[in-house]
Order: sequence, then C-alpha cells, then structure tokens
Amino acid sequence: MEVRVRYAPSPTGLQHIGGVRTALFNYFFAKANGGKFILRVEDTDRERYSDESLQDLYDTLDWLGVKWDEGPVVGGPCGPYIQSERFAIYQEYAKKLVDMGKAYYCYCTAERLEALRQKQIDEKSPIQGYDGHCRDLTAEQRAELEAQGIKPVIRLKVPREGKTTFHDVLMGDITRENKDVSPDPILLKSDGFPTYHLANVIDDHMMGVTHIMRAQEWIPSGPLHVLLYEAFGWEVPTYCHLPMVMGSDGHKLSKRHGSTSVRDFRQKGYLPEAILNYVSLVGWSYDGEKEFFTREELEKCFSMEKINTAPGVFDYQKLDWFNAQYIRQKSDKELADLLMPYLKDAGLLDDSAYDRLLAFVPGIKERITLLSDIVPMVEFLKDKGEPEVALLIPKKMDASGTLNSLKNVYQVVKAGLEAGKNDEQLQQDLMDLAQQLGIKNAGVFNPLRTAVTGMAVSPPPFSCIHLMGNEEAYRRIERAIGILEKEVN
RNA sequence: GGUCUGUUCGUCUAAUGGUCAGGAUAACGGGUUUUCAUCCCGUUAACAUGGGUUCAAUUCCCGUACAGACUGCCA
Repeated sequence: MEVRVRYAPSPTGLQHIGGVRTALFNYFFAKANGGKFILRVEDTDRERYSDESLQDLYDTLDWLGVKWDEGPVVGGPCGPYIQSERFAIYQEYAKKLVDMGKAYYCYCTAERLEALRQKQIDEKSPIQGYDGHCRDLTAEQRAELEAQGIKPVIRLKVPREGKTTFHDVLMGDITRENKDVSPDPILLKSDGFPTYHLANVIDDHMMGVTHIMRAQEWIPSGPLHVLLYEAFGWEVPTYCHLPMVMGSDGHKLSKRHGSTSVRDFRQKGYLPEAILNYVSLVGWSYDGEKEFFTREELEKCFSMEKINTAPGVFDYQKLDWFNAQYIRQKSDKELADLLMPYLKDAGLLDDSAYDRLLAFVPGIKERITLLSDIVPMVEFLKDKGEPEVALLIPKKMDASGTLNSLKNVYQVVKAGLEAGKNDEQLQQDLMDLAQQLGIKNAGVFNPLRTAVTGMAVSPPPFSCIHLMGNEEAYRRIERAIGILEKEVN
C-alpha cells in the first residue's frame, strides 16, 4: 500500500522549529518510502487565522526545498486541502453522527461552561470537562432552545464505560479509560466550523492518509480520534508520535528561549541546509556517528524506527556550528550573493561593488557563523576618521619603528597591487619585508591593518583593501603615515 | 487535582544481558597563525533512584522521584 502522509498546520502564526520538524519528518518518511507528502491547511480557527501565516507556511517550505505532492489549493479527488473550503463536508458528517445517535446538539452557553469549569477547579474534581448536560435532551426541549435562537454545537457521545486503545509505532499500545477521554468534546462549533478533531479525522480518512506523524502533545487525543474513526466505521491509520522539541529550561520551545520562527532564523542569516540538517537531528538519528545530511540524503535514509521517544532540547549552539560549516562549503560567488542583501540593507554597499565583495569573501568565509555577521565585520568601510596613534603602533614597537615599517609596507603593497599580485603573493612579499627589516610578521601586518581599517581586529588586511578599493586604501595608509610622522617629531 | 508519556556526558545522541558505555557539540588546556577566526592535538564529563529476575543488569519487570504534555466552541 502506498504511504501517504501529511503536514497539516494551522495558519495562526509563523512556522516555528517544532512545526517544521514535523513537516520534515513527514516529508522524509514519504520520500524514503516512495509515498506521497500532502500539505493541508487547517484554518478552522477563524479568530486566529492570518493571511501572513499562510504565506509564511509556503515561503518556509519553499526555502527549505520541501515540495508537496498534493497541496492545499489543487487538492485531490475529495476537493481542495483547505479546511475552510470544505465547510459543507464537515457539517454533513457531523449531522450523520447525530443521526446515528453518536453525537448530539448542545445548547449550553459559554457562561454556563465557564461556571462549570470554575466549579470543577474549586472542588478539585478529578473529572474535568463537560458534564453532559444536553446529552439526553428531548425533541421538545431542543425545539424550545432552538426557538430561543441559541445556536447549538455538536458534541460527540463518548462512551462512559470501557476503554480505548490505539497503537503507536514508537510507543506501542496506549490505552485510556473512556471516562478519562475528553468528555463529550465539541465536533462542530456554533459558527458551523469543525473543531480540529472532527476535521482532522474526516480529512485524513478522505485523503487516504496512512501514517499520522505528529508531536507527542497529541497523544492524549489519540483515543478520541480512534473513537471518531470507529463511530464512522473507518479504518484507523498508523500513528507515530514525535518527541517534543524543548527549550533549554525543559519547557516546550517558545519565543522566550530565543528565535523559534524559521523566518527569524532566515533573517539572521541561517542557511536552509543548516536548519534542515540540524532540525532533523532533534529526535532522530541515523547511526549516532554520521551527522551531516543533505536534503537528498535524508529523502533516502530517513526511517521511522530511528525516531526517539524522549523529548529533545533545541541547542542553538549546535545549530550555529552547523551553519558555520555550511557557510564554508559555499563557493565565493554563492556566498557573495547571499551576503550582498545584508550589506545593502545596512547601507554599506550596492550592486556596483559586487566584484569587490567577491574579492573580500575568501577572507571572511571562515570567520562568520551567520550571514548577518558580515555587517559588523565591514564596519571599517565607513571611515571613522584618523585612528589613534597608540592603535597604529604594535606591541614591542615604537613610533619611529612603526613609521619605518609602514612606509616600506606601503611601497611593497602598492607595487604588488599595481602588478596584480594575488593575496598569497602579497602576503609573502610582506613576510619577506619583515625579515629584511628584522621584525616579526606582526610588525608589518598590524600597522597595515590598523592604517587601513582603523581596527585592531579585522579580516585579513588584503581582503579589506579589496573591499574598499585600492585608492581608498592608499589614502588611509598615507594618512596613517602622516599621523606617525607627527608623533615621531 | 486527574490521565498519559519520558529519563545515557551541560546539550543532541549511539550501542549493549558480560564494552575502558562510542560519536558530535559545548566547556577547558595546548599547538599552528599578522589580529580575530579557522585548523590540529588533548582533557573533563553520562546509564535518575529503590527493589526484583539473572551467574551477570545501564540494558528485562515493578515501584519511587523528577520532568513534560493534555485536561478549550485553540490546534
């Protein structure tokens, strides 16, 4: 039988790490088994829905390179995979359950339910939830309430006796007493929209979903869903509950732990390869040794059996490490293309400087962890005026020695640049010079660095020179020489 | 409160009824180096706890503790 899985988020916020992990696992499982990956939009919460969230869902999956086989807009034989457009289907099936005597209309007001909830909390009642007030209403009672204009909801009649079991691939059988299953949960809201439970079960059935991979927070509603499948007389799919993704304090990953939305990570300059690779390793492993995976590899080697049952803490540091690794794998051109938007946004560079950026990239490839790290690193482009004399003079050198060194450096550098020498040759020239002058390499490189960048810590001097352009570099070196001359006299 | 689930280095994890319990990251130390990085080498660091089964338990079973999730006209 063909494997069919789905990712079915609710567009009520930006795609976050946890959700994306679920999407990825489903996607990889489908690919690894030659199955289909379905994307469904569960927009039944009209209060919290936003267009921005929906767009973010598409953008995020696209950025990660995840392509769905059957998608929301086009859908399949049972219609589009957007729940708000399947309104009539849920109504029909909810009524069907009422007709079968497996569900009923409930006219309880929000006030009554709130009072009930409060009472249960005050009394520390072991049973919480709906009390079945409307479960056995007569036709007359119902007619009367209808006459009052109260819009009813439809609730499932959960058996008060017995127990319900469902099987999870990872955790085995999970059994719950029916009395502990959510008491008569609402299936259809008074606005006519289905709740998650109803829409989810109907859609998974109609869309032929064979495996349900979702976060462990759904385990408690497993038995409820099984009850629903049984009420309809449908086959129950295979369940696989994924361990949760936690923050460093052991609570579900959320904004207070730092960024959690993929959009945030993207803006900060994380690469999709790094996010995809790292996120795949929270709650899943291949053999405990191999940890670099491309999307294509995961599409082949992902296996459900290797998913962990224990929750995992999202480690920002390890993500950073992955990102740095992937940045280094980029070609100079790829990296320049990725970096340019950050420099433009910061108002430091424009497209006309592309070639200079390209020449600068090799010097910083191993110095950045995030793409956005480039911005503080090119601070020197904005000339901050004359550097402090003390900054120009290296340790264990004096002003006149530094002046002499820098003058020689200037000659060598200028000649080298005019002759079109590459960075390696230029560096060699300077090291030869240091030897000639009888000083350490630092004695030639550091004055050059501070003269050109005005900073004690910077990318390699020649990279910086390429970025600002030779003429600007000459100007700054000459200025530094002037400052040193003043100091010596 | 009730129900369910989980527990191997700080973190992600591997393996195993008999192993010096492996890898990665982080931390720390050392080396290379023109700064910062990179790179290389090394060190510290884990089977939650009690009881059982067994010749033997980190591994199997039961309890305890701790943690988390759920307990909505949210998903």
